[in-house]
Amino acid sequence: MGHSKIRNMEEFAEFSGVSRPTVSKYFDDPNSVRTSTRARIESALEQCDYRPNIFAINQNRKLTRNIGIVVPYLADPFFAEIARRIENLVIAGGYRPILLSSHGDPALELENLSSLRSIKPAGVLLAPLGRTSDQAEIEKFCADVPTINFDANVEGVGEAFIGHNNDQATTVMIEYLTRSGEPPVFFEMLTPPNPNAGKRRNAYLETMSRLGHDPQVIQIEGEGWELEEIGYRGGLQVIEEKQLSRSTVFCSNDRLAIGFLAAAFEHGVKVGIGPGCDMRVAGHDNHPFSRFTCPTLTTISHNYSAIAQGSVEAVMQLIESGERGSERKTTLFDGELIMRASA
Amino acid sequence: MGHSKIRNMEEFAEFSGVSRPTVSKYFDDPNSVRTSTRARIESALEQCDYRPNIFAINQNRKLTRNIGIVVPYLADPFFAEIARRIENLVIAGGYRPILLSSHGDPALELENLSSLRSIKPAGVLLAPLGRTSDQAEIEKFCADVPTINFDANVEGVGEAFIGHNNDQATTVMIEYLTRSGEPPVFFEMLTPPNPNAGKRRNAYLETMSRLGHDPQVIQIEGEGWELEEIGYRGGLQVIEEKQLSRSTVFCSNDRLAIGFLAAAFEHGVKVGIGPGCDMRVAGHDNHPFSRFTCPTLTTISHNYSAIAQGSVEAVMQLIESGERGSERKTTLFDGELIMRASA
DNA sequence: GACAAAAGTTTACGCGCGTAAAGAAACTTA
DNA sequence: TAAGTTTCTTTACGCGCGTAAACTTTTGTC
Repeated sequence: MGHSKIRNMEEFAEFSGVSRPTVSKYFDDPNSVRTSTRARIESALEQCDYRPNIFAINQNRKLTRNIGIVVPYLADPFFAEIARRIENLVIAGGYRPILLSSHGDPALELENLSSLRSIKPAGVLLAPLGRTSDQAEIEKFCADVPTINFDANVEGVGEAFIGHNNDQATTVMIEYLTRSGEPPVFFEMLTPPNPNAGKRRNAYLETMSRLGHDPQVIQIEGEGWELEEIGYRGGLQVIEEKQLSRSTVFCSNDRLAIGFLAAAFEHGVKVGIGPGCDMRVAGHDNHPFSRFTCPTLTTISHNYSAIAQGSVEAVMQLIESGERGSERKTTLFDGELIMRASA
Repeated sequence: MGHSKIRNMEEFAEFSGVSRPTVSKYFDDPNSVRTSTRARIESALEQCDYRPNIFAINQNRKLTRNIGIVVPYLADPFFAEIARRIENLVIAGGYRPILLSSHGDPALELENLSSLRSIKPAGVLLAPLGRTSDQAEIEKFCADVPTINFDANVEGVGEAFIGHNNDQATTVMIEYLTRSGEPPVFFEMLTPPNPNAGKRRNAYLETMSRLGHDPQVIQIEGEGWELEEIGYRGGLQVIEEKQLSRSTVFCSNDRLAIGFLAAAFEHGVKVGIGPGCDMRVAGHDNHPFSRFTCPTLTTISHNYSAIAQGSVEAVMQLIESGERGSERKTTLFDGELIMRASA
């Protein structure tokens, strides 16, 4: 009930019949007080929805319970999905997630880190832009704030890296495509915004060489994060100019593949694995929309849940142990082949 | 330069040779101090990157410069896109955006508002879940915090509503479909998560009646925000059971349409406006991916920029005027027909 | 029932800043 | 140059909470 407005912890302590330091202790950790006093506090809480002032808390605590999450481009459903999972795990771990998107802009990425710094976060989960990031500034940040690097590995950033095993995933896909038909041509951006692209290209070249096939890499020009658009334009060009040495295409990521599929469709090129198909197209990432493309997209999934959980566990361990500066560990989770209709 | 570490405003004031209250005034508004002292402060700032403690600031200021943004489901690229635009405008207006997603969960929606309340935001931009929201609790929040309602209009929520003109948009699409072929069947969810759906259905029924055509509404069962999946399952059912009285389908939103297209593709039903096509499919929203479906999706676009700008301007005016409780205004922006290949 | 350990109370200080009041200093205008 | 205005300095208090210290009460154990 309204029960006269409680303005601060002092008044709430009086109302609940418990001393203020004990109430403070309770809010820091409800298990740190005796069961009986916990019950008194919680019964008082039900009568007068008081919540401690978060600014006052954070001003005085050495360690806030904020965990910053920075992703390069939130309008990309891939990052939205991974961010969603991370947020939930952070909340479950008793921390407060603060999600920031760099919107593809290196300046905003630094601005986000600067914002986070002034919030004194206990830890930060950073998926950097990659190639365009101001690496020196990011490293300065990481020196001050316990940071875990995820998704895009930038050497020297963060205390550890958790991400997707691009080598394994790329190899699996190439082997699948080869066994089920023929080895693929690799389709990517010339200047990809994300560092995973480079790993995938190298893995493609190595695996093709190992299997004894000639590689072909097609690199499309284009800047920024409008990947479907870039894939679409590239697809048009590839088809019109008949650049493919084989009729199986392995796109560096699903968003490029989605654009490629649109281009193929527009040109009446029938994509799929069945009889009567002109071309096979595969992607990489298991993008949330890849189940609904026409045809549905054969791709390789990140182990979303393992990456999210691994990242959150890593940052929490970093926070709770207080260890810093030990050797930077890299943890990679294998991808899983998702066989659908397109290849 | 490092110049010994400045720990607080006191030390920075001493370092810059200006008194602390004046420094405080400067950080509140750099224009409120004389040009010469402003220069002294800023030259000192360059030598020792000091930034006031944000918690201490917000604890003491009556009005923080935070603006909360709450969207129902950030993994939906539509909301990611509108959130991105709003964030940029908020930053440009000199405020700090705090973006929260309810992840489709009414409990989390309340939790988000509760988090925001403890952050004492100057204002909040709220796109509510709608049907599943706890409206009474939301209204309590709005009574305490200056709130603007956007995207999904829930009567009584916020000081004003800014959104999309569903009536006009629906009418435009029906008229286009009718002139270019035949009037559409309406395809939607039986229990849609978003209140815009109801407006669209009503607009469909009214317009069909006005034009003298028999309406047909197909309602698919399903809960939650996996709209492509629901549209896909509904599409399969509609096609297999031949439920359509006409061969033109107007989906309540683009995500359902994307699922529907996948179902049609799977059944070999050729969707498009050209000769030899079996069916036309249109959507609503101009979802970021609707340009890349196969075929590309004919749809109606929200006026994204106007809605984002209108919302941000409204909340800023609310903040700066301090006016509350005046009549709740509703501002609707017309949609724009986007003619593509699917209808 | 005695006694150590655990948990609570009381008291007090400090975090970094906003802000008010009173007076000093710097500008503006004539 | 004098008067009025603006801006700055000095001083002081308070925001809401974390936390330390010293002391008192409750709890669990034998």
